[in-house]
Parts: sequence; C-alpha cells; structure tokens
Amino acid sequence: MVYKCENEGGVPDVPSHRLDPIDRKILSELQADGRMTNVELAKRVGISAPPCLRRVRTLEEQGFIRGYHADVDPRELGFEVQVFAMVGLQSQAEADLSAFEERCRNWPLVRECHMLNGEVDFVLKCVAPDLSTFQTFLTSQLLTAPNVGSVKTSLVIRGAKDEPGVPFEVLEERLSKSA
Amino acid sequence: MVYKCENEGGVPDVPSHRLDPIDRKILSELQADGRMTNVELAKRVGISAPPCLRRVRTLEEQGFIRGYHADVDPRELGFEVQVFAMVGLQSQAEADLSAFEERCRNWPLVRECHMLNGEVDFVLKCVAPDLSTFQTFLTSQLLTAPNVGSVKTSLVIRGAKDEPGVPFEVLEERLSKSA
DNA sequence: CAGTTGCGCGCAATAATATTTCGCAAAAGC
DNA sequence: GCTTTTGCGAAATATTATTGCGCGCAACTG
Repeated sequence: MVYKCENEGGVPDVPSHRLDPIDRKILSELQADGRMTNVELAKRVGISAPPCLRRVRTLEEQGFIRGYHADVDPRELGFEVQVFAMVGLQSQAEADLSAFEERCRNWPLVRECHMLNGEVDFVLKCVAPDLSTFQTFLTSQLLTAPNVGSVKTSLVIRGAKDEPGVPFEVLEERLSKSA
Repeated sequence: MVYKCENEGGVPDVPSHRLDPIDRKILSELQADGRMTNVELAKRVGISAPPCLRRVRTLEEQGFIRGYHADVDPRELGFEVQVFAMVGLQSQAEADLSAFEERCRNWPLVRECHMLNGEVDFVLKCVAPDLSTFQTFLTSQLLTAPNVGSVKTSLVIRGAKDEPGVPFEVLEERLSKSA
C-alpha cells in the first residue's frame, strides 16, 4: 500500500518501496489493460473492489499512474511514416536547450523528444501521413529552427517491438533479491 | 462511422476514409483519456451512449484501437535510466534481421525496437533500474548477441516530450484540405 | 415518384460496475 | 497490554454499461 506521505509536492523519497505487491500487481495489470473494470482488477489482485479502487485512486494521486491512453494504430489512421531524427544544436546553453524543447512541444508531428548525452543532443520520434509531409516539416521547420546544427533522420522500415511502460518482471525480480 | 467491410482479415483499403468525424473524435478523446466513461465520451462527441459504445467496440474490432494502457511513471517505480541504443548488424539477411527482432522481444529491458534505413539497422529504447543494470545487459546480452556488429548507446538526460499516439490535429487539417 | 431496404440514432429497460458508508480486525506505537 | 492507525470487506446507493426495440433518413428500385 502506498503511504500517503504529505511532503508538500516534494520529491518522493524511496520510490517503489512504498508499494506493496498488490500495488505493483495493480500497476502491472492496468499497464497491460487500462480499461479493465475495477471488479475484474480486484479479482486479479486478490482483494475486494472497494479497497482496490482506493488503491488505484491513490496510485493516480501519487503520480505512479500518469494517465490512461487508448493505443491507436497510426497506420490505420493514415500515418504511414515514422521517423527518428537525431538533432545536434549549435549551443548547448540551458536557455537554448529549453528553447528547442519548447519548439518540439509545439510541433504535432514530433511525438517524443529526449535529450541525450554524447554527440547528439536530442532524439525525436516523429510521425507523418506520408513522406512528403515529413520532408516539408523537416526542411521548413526543423532544419530552419534557430540553433539547430545538424539533423540526421532515419525512416522506420518496420516496427519489431513497441511495448508501453516498464517491465514489472524486472522490478519483481529485483525486489525479491534485495529481500 | 466505420463501414464493416468484411474483407476476410485482409489489408484495409483506404484507412481513415472509413472514419467519420465522430469516430475520429472518439479516437482522439480515448487517446487522451483512455478511461473516460462511455457516457462522458458520448457527451463529448455529441451522440447518445449506446451508439457511442457501439462505435468504440467497432473501432476496437477493426483494429483502430489496439488496446488501452495505464501510463505508469518509470522513475517513480525505480526505473531511473532510459537509453537509446543504435544497433548495426553484420548480416542484413532477412533471417538475421528477424532473429535479432525476436531476441529483442524477449529482452524485457528493451521496450521498443524499430528497424531503420541508413547505416544503423535498429534503434532500441531501453529502460533499467540503474546504470549498472543496463551496463550488464549491454555487455552480457546485447553486445554478445549473434550477428550484432556495432552498438552506440545514448543515455537520456531528460525527457522533453512524450506524447502517445498520433496528432489528430494533423489528420483533421489534412482531411479538411482534401475535401 | 412511391415503395423498400439498410443503417444508425436515441429512448427505455436491465444488468454491471463504481463509489460511499460503516464496522471490524490486525499491525504499529506507546 | 491498550490505544491508535490502517486497511479490509459487506452492504447500500449511485453511475455506467449494455441490450432491445422503434423511428427517421438516405439510397436504391421499380
């Protein structure tokens, strides 16, 4: 069970030590099927519905669960193209990094933006209805954005694995060892 | 509304042309909040609950919705490390590509695996509880896997954007132009 | 142009589910 | 050993999901 430590919006202390096996099972089940009914979930984790729902609410409030999303198929919707873009900036000053991140947040075609260590500064995951749409975005938006030095793009030929979230198996394994 | 063309498990013909504005709104709403109740969803898309639920079911069956997932916070759960790995193989024969993909599917730390064009063959998105766990995986699993030529890893310093799914705004814009 | 058919909507009824309330019991603290 | 705390579960209530019609509209047909 999650201990409701009210540390004023502060940083959580020791992450998953605050979760008991039932909480972890709940998270695992909801990660696999986010629309499961509460009664079904309760059945699976081995407690009755009311406490199960309380746990879910608490997990949501504490930020362990950030939200729920339908997993829509991009291809079926006409987004045929997926691209990874490796971006290098000219200046790595914090203000410039933030400015670029903010720009990414405003580009709908950019779904993910992660700052990296090493020679490349950012990796972007992009989707687009077709190649020409992406090319237009690339040349008229990304490449011409302030402070952008180099961009290397790679088209996704095919997806081999795309699992959401985290591997709970690894977490359990790890917790059983440290016990 | 989705036309229930029963083309025997075949490839869908013209993707989102089979979806009317209400269907797209449904997908958009469920992508943003996958646990929304059906009544709330119906209210938002402007129809009553029963037809709304029927549409959702159809969208699920037709594969537009692949599933629902709780979005759990990796950090809160003790997964402190996120890494992108660019992998080059020695042989790009189809059998060897497939073999590597299958291997990725069995590695829990690897959450995503995409085949790319260009010099790099695959990009992998990995998570791990800490750096040493990842290093162990890297050296004793990934680097020693058959046919793996080169691996360049980049640690994620910070995440700037991480939106699930597709930008419906782009889809709507596109459909309004072609009309 | 009236008749017919197919399709999707919404109303109303029913079945499930979510959510609240409350009392009890076990673990933690004193 | 006795409070205090914490979380469970049964029961009651409120919401929601789901099913079963009948209606209207638009396309097709004769």
